[in-house]
Amino acid sequence: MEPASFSSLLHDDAPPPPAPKQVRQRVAVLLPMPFPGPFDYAAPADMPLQPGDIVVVPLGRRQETGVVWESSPSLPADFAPPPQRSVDANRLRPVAELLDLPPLPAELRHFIDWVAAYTLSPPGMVLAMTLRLHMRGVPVPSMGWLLADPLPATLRITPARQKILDRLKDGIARTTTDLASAAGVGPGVVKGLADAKALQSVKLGPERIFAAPDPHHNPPVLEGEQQTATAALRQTVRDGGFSVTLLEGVTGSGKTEIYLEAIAACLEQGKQALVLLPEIALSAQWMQRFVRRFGAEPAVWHSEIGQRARRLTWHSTANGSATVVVGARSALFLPFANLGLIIVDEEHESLFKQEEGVIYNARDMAVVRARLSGFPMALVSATPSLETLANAEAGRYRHLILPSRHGGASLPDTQILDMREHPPPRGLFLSPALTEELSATFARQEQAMLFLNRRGYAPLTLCRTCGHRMECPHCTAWLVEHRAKKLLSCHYCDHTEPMPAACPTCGSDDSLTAIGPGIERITEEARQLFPDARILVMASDTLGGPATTAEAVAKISRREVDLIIGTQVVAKGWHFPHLTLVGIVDADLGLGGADLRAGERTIQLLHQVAGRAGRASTPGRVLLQSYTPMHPVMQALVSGDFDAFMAQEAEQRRPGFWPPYGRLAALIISADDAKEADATAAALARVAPYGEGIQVLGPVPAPIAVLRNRHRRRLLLRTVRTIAVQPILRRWLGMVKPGRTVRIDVDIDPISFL
DNA sequence: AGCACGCCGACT
DNA sequence: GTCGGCGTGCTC
Repeated sequence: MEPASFSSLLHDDAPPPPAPKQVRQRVAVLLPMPFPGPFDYAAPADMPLQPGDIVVVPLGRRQETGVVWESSPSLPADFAPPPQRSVDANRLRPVAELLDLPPLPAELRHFIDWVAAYTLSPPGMVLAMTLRLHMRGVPVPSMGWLLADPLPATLRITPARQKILDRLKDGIARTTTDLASAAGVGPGVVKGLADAKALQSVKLGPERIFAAPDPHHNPPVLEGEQQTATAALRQTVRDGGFSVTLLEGVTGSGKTEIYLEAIAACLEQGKQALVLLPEIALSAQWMQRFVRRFGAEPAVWHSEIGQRARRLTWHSTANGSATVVVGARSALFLPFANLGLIIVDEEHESLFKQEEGVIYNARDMAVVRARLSGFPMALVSATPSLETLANAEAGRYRHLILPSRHGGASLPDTQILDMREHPPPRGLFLSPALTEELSATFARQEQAMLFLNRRGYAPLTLCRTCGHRMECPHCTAWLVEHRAKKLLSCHYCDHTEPMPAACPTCGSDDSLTAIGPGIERITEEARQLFPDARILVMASDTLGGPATTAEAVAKISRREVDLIIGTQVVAKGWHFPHLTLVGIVDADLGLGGADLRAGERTIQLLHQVAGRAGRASTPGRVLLQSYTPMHPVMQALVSGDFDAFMAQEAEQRRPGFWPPYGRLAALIISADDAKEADATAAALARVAPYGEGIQVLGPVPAPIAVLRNRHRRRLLLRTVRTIAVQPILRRWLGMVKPGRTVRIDVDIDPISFL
């Protein structure tokens, strides 16, 4: 959770390791593969190799790209993976090639080792997150064209050729395709000019692709608290050195403007800045703000960018020409040449947690990266996580608070609709009290939003005759009806099946009944109530890509929509100036499970959704439909006293040493066969660690006991803050050999308990 | 992670 | 009699 408190593990001033006996020219090469550590190779005499160099090496009968690694990681012995015995010198194969790429900086290599040790992952798998070149063998820079100097004396000039030549007069090299499309001619014209020796080919560096964001382009006019916070943050960036600042402020308080100034300060220092956002694909509005401030777009990194853009950003990050990168969590592993600032926006978001492969929290690892490299970073949120608040309170993070919305907009007025007093009509889900407010809002020509964090039509389909529930054949989960597609689908795996006409168990016709609402069902209800309202549905499965999302948002801004019905995606920092009413269809959803963070997560989500209302001059209103109106989460949303709620939440966690007052690690044991999973779980339990401040809970079946046909059991290790879980886990896992089909996943600082 | 080698079913 | 299924095992 708070890796910054691991100062004792960082070994800033570790003594140099004893020099190993020199055996020929041995170099360690870390490969992006799940080996326990680097492999040793022989360095050819004519190939000077330094740690960080990106090389091609033979592995078995293929060639792989890897990185020359230090043989001695500067981590404490019990935190680092156990050393491997080195292979005989006569088995060493020579490094095949040294690639013409910037070497990975020592800070990044150290970071990779640190993350591997912290998450108990093979270091190669962490390296893979940096080295994801997605290309066979050598990354070839693309070729571009410049005007030949001198131009051939006898060159036939045609109109098409002239256009090309005009384009190249600025002396900037371009690719064939770029050149042809810019000039509006076919690529053959470029080819013809090249054949006529009128063009010279050059290696096209990516540095020409990214226009540099200009810190002086359009500085904002800031006042009051905004200005104070900006000045403080700018000064922190100028001072340099490691620090964490928590920038807390409600929606509309100007957090983004302020951290853009921190980025400006970073650019003024000639350093690169990284902004981590939970889901970059949905942030067209964020991009507009950035361009308004800096006059150019940042480089973008997320899972859905194309191969070309990915490669370009990677190389531009490595050579320093991309000065600002905005990205999802994996951007943290880009090979920045000169990183000087990280901003983690919406730091409380669970999307920063990667749940597969290397299981890590990008927010926490961002703190580690800043610490290892010695530069400042900022965590930004309207509803900071308890971990972050605890760090701020303990003085480890500086806390900047922006108490008000700027531009005169007031916070929305939040009220609970007690569903026991105002029940919806039978079989429906919107209380009359809410629908009246919706009517009134439409009558005033204002926009409204209904929020329900549940995709599809209904979460459960059951047979009225025999009680059969439609369940996923591969998971312990109900199938969700998607009526528009006439499908039942599992939201935990990719299973879908057509909606059956009759009950598969008893064969009764027309007895399958939808139980509970999903967003489609709310849409149906709203259409019946407000046939004239223009409704827009926003859900991750209906929005498609970033382009359609941007268009949907634009339609809302142009007032072409009266009612937005959405899931979680509507919570993301959108600015909807005409939205004045937000109805939370099921405020209690999410409080059900026995999840450690259920309350915290619910209040963060609902607060964020509520923040969509009333951002311009019109005050907003939020109505929470709840069957538990006295729940502390509901009360806190009404009072707006987020601090008091978090303080209370903290007090509940303190006595049992739950995070942030203790450390957690989950072991997830999964197997094709339930007995195998049980056997390994039991074997682990038999040799569970014990001692003062150490506790093991479980094993228990995971809440989703079967996922993708894998039977899952969980164990939870909990320690007090002063005891690191990694050495304990290493010893523990070393004592048990899982069955051949059994896998044990380690989740340090778990967020999801499914 | 790949990519081999290695032993048991349906085809030219 | 072969082609090929993917189960274990190795790669410096």
